[in-house]
Amino acid sequence: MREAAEPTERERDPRAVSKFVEGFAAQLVEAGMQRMPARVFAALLSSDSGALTSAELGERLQVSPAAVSGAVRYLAQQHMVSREREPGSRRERYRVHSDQWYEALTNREAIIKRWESALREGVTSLGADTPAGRRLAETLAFFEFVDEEIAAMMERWRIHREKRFGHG
Amino acid sequence: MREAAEPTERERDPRAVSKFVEGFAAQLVEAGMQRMPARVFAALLSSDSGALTSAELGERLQVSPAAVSGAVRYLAQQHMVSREREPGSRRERYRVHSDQWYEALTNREAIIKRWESALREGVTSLGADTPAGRRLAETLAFFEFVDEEIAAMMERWRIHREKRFGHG
DNA sequence: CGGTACTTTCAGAAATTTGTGAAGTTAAGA
DNA sequence: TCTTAACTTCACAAATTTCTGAAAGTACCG
Repeated sequence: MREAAEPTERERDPRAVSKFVEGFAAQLVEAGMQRMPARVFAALLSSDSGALTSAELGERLQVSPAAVSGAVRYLAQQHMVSREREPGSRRERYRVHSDQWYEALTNREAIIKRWESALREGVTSLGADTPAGRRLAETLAFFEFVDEEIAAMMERWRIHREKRFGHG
Repeated sequence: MREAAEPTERERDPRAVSKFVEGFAAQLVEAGMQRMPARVFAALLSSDSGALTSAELGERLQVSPAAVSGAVRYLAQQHMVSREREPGSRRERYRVHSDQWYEALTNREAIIKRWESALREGVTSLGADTPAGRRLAETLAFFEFVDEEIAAMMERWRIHREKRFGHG
């Protein structure tokens, strides 16, 4: 219980941190994310360094190394975290780069592209001249529109952030 | 096999329709939606009238009335479909209004608001002056930015659609 | 080349989610 | 008011997902 404050990374009240982690993760789950990736991601977001090792994550979240491994693999695939090899150690470190995960969140590129392609097939096979075909075509047009708009929006965000937070 | 074409709503090749429904639903599931709501929604999208009864949905998707009921309740809560009482019948009809469901899809309003509020708590409890607190504050700023941008984007979509499809 | 410090994979137990049948509820029409 | 078509709710069985411990794989370091 008795520990001197360290200059580099003395985490604050673990209760408060844990409350945030679980609360935020719950909201992510509600939005469709799997539980463990959500918890890991929230834990990283709420760490001072923005990067934690597998062991640290396991301890904070009270889960096995296997669970951490699975969650991190998922997050890395989604480009929401990146892995770093800690030099001079065989330990790995998982990091949130804010610029990187904003993009990941809004991109969903891959998903939207698959929606678009399913819709395109639908238009063809139901017939572009039928009521149903027209509805699908309009939906497709909507996603195409959104695609472009989101790219432009992210450009504006980068500028906005630069101005407000002074980095990019 | 022998059927005269009806003027009002003769659905085309059920194979093709079903293929679209299952394929598109699968993509929605991938994005985090529950299976049955996804299938019901896809079925409505691919119908000529844009509206089907519970019995029609059950037959097309080969599921029980209970399953349809649950799925439809979910979709209605999300404002992705609306219920209509068929006049002169105790039958109900579920409809996709494209304008309504575009809004529902992009709004996610409620979800983003909850994320924002979880982040706000996090900033407070971790301390706005800590590295973690600053990260959360920036994330919060991002969502606030996105909120506004999406509203503007939808306004532009309405105009775009009006021009291209001539309705609103 | 070991030895070892981590990480990943995998089979299976536990928890959760999903869909069904059947009973319950509601309201249209006689 | 009664009958009955239609929707909803509920308890449970089945399917799926999730997480764990243990075994296997990797690659630093001597």
